Amino acid sequence: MSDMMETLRNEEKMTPKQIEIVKAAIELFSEKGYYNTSTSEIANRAGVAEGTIFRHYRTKKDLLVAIVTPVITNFSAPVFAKKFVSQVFQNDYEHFEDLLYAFIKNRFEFAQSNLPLIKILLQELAFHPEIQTAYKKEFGEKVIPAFNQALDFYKEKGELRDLPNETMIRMMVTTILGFMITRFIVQSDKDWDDETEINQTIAYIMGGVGKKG
Amino acid sequence: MSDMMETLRNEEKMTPKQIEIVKAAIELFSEKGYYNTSTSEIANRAGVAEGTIFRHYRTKKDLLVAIVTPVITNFSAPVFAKKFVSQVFQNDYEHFEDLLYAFIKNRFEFAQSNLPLIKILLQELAFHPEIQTAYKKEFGEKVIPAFNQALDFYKEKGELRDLPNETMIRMMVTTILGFMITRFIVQSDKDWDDETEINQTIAYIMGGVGKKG
Amino acid sequence: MSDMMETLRNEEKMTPKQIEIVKAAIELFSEKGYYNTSTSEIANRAGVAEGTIFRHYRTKKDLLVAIVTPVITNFSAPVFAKKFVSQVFQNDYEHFEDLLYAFIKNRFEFAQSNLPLIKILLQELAFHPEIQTAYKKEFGEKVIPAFNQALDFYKEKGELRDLPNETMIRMMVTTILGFMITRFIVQSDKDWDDETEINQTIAYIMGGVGKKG
Amino acid sequence: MSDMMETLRNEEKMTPKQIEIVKAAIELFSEKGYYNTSTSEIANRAGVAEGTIFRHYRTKKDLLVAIVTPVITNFSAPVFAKKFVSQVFQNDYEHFEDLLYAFIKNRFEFAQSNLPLIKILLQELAFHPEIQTAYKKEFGEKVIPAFNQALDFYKEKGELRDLPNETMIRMMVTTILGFMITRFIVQSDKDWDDETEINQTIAYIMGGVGKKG
DNA sequence: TATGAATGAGCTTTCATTCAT
DNA sequence: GATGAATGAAAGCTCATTCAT
Repeated sequence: MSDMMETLRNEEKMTPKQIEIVKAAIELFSEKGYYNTSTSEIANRAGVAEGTIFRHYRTKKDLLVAIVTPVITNFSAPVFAKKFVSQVFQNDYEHFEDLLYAFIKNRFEFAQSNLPLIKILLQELAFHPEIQTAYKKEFGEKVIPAFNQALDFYKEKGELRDLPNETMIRMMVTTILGFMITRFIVQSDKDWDDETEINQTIAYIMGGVGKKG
Repeated sequence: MSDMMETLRNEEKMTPKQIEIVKAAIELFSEKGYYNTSTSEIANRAGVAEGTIFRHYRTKKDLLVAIVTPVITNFSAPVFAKKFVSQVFQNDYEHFEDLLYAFIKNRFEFAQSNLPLIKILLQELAFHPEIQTAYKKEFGEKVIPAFNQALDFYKEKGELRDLPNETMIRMMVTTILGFMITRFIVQSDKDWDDETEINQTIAYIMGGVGKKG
Repeated sequence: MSDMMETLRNEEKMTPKQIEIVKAAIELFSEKGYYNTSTSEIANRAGVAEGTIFRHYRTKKDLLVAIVTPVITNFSAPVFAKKFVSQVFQNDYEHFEDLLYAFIKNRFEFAQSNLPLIKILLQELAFHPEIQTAYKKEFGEKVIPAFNQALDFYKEKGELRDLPNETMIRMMVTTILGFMITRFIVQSDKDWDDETEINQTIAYIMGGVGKKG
Repeated sequence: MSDMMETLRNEEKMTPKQIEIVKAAIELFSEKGYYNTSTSEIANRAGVAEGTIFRHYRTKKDLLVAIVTPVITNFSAPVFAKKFVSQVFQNDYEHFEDLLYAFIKNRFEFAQSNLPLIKILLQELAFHPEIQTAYKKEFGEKVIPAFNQALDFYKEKGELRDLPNETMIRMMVTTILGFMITRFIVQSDKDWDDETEINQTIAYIMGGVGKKG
C-alpha cells in the first residue's frame, strides 16, 4: 500500500484522514468497481465521516480521477524519461532484446506493486472521458515519441524489421499488456514462473518484429 | 442491428416490445455502460413503459446477462464447432497460417457486425461474476480444447515451435484481441487498411510461434 | 384550498397524489418559506413517498415554479382581460373611481382566497430569477398596456391629473399592494372593517391622482 | 461600505477580521439571500477561516440578526429622535409638506447608502421571527408615537384631513416605502430624476391626506 | 484570537422494482 | 401482455458547527 501511495506522490500534503480515504477508495474501487462503491462505504472503511471525503474531493469522480491520473503518468512515463532514452543511445542496451527485457521487467514490477491502481485504470477507462483524455495525452506525447526514437535506433542497427513504428508499437504494447493482464488479473491465481514467461514473451515479440537470421 | 439480434438468437420467442427493449439496451449499455444507463432510459428509447421491461426480465441485471451471455458463446464458439475442427483435419487449411487467416478473418467480421455487443462484454466482464463464469466455462470447455487439437496437429506437422500450448494460445489470443480492440475501439476513427493489418498481425504471430526456416 | 387549486388550473390532468403534493407544498412554503421546507416534509404532509414528488416535478424548484407562475398570471391578468377593458369603454364604469372600486374589490377577494399563494409569491420573488422573469413579462405585456388604455380614457374625460401614466401606475399599485399586504400579512390579526378601508384607500388614491374640484 | 458599518455602529469593538466577516456577509446576504449563502462562502470572501465566524457569532443566524437589527433602529428611528420631534414643534417645518420633504429626503439618502442592508431586511423579514419582533417593537414604540405627535400637531393646524392616524400612517409609509423599493430595487436600473419623483410622491401623499382648498 | 480539519445530520435526487388497472 | 403511478431505500453531496492546535 505504501508503494502505491508513492505512486500517488503528493502524500506529504495529505492529512492522515485523507490518506485513509484514498487507501480505502483504492481497495474498494479495485475490488468492486467505481459504480458499485458508495461514498459511505469508503468513509466507513477509512474510519472517517462521509463529509470528510467531500472536504478533500469535490465529488466522488474527483476522487477517482485523483487516484487514476498519476497511475497513467507513472505506468507509462518513467521508463521513457530522459535517463532511459539516453541509456539507449549510450549503448547501455546493446540489443533491442536487452532494452525489451529491462523495460518489461521494470513495468512488470511496477504493475505488481500497483495492481489495484492498474485494475481501477483498466476497469474505468471505458467510462470516464477525463481519464481517456489524460491517457491519450500521456501516450501521444510521451510514450509514442520515446518508442519512436528507440525503434528508429535499432532499425538503423539492423535489428528490427521494416515495419511501420506504429504497427510495431501496437503489437508490442498489446503483447506486453496482454501478458500482464493474464498474469495479474485473468489468471492471477495460477502458479506462474515469471522469469520464464517474461523470456517467452520477449522471444514472441522478437520473433514478430526482429529481423530473421 | 438485425445481425446482432441473430447473435442473440431466440428472437422468434420475443414480442415486438421485447425486441425493442433489447435493442435499446444494447445501444445504451454499449454507449454509456450498464451503471450509467437507467431502466427508464431504456424504456424511453424502446418506446415502452418502464414496467414492460420487468415483465420480460426480472431485474436489470437479468437483461444484461440475457444480452451478454450469447455473445460469449457466439464470439468464441463457432469456429471451434465440429465443422471447423474437422476442416483442420481434412487438410482444408494446409498451413497453420491458412487456418489463422480464416480464423481471424471470420472473427474480425463477427466483431465488426456485433461491435456494441462486444463492447458491452468487455466493459462489464470485470464487474459481473455471472458473466465471468459463463466466459470461463466457454473458454475452458470449448476454446481451449479446440485450440489444443489444432495446435497439436500443426506441431506434429512441424509448423509450430515447441512452446506449451497454453502459452501459445495466450499469446495468439492476446495479439488477435489486442488488434481488434485497437481497430474497433481505441482507434476506431483511424483510417485502417484492414487486409494489410490482418496480414501483418498473422506475420507477427507466425514470427512468434512459427518454426524458423 | 379548492379555490387555490382552481388558480393553479390544470387540476384535471393531475393524479390525486400530485394534488396532495401541491396542496402540502403550498401550505408549507407559505408558512415556512421555500428554503425552510424540505421535500421529505412535503411528502410527509401529502401522505406520499418522497420519490413521488420527483415523478411529477423534476426538482424542488420546479414544484415552486409550477405553484407560483399561475399566481402571477391570475393575480394580475383577469381584470385586464378583454372583457374588463371593454367594460371601461362601454361606460360600465362612469368614473375612474368606479373602476377603481371594482378593481380593488375584485383583487381583494382574489387575494383573500389565495392568500398562501400570494405569500409564497411575495416571499420568493426576490430569490428566484425564473419567477422574476415571469412576473416582469406579465406586468410589462399585460398589466401596463391595460392600465395605460384605462388611464388615457379617464384622462381624456378630465378625471385624472396630467401625471405620467407610469408614475400614476406605480403609485396606485403601491397603494393597493401596500393596503393588501398590511391587511392580510403584516396585521392580519387586527380587526378590519374592510369596506371602510377600501373606500379610504380609494379616496387616498383619488386625492393623489384625481383632478381637484 | 463604511457608511453601512457606521449604521452597524459598534465597529470600535470589532476586530479587523470581524469587520471583514460582516462586510462579506452583507454583500452575500443581499445578493443571494440568507439561505443561499453558506458560512464557508462568507469566510472565503472575508479572507478568514470558517471557524473565525463562530468565534464572533454563535450561529449563522446570530450573524444575520447582528446585521439586521441595527438597520431596523436606524432606518426608522433617527428622524423620530427627540431632536426631530422638537424641530416639528419649534416650527422648523411650517407645513406638513415641509416635514414630509425633510423626512423623505433624509430616509431616501439613508436608503441609498445602506441599500444592501435594507435589501437584507426586506428579504429576510418574512422568515425570521427574531427580526419581526425587533421590527414590531421599534415601529410600535418609536415610529408610531412620533408620527402620532406630528400628525396631531398638523391636524390641529388644519393641514390634514380627519382620518385616523393609523390609516394615514399606513398610507404614507406604504407610499414612501413603495417609492423607494421601486426606485432602488425593482427598477434600480431605470434613469431616475430623483428630485422630481420625490416631489411627485409628496404631492400624491398630500393629495391623499391633505385638506383640500 | 484565529485556524481549518473533521463531523454528522440532513438535504435533494435517482432508480430499480412493484402492482392495480 | 402492457401500462405508468407509486414506492422507498440508497445515493451523492452540503453545510453549520465543533474543537484541538
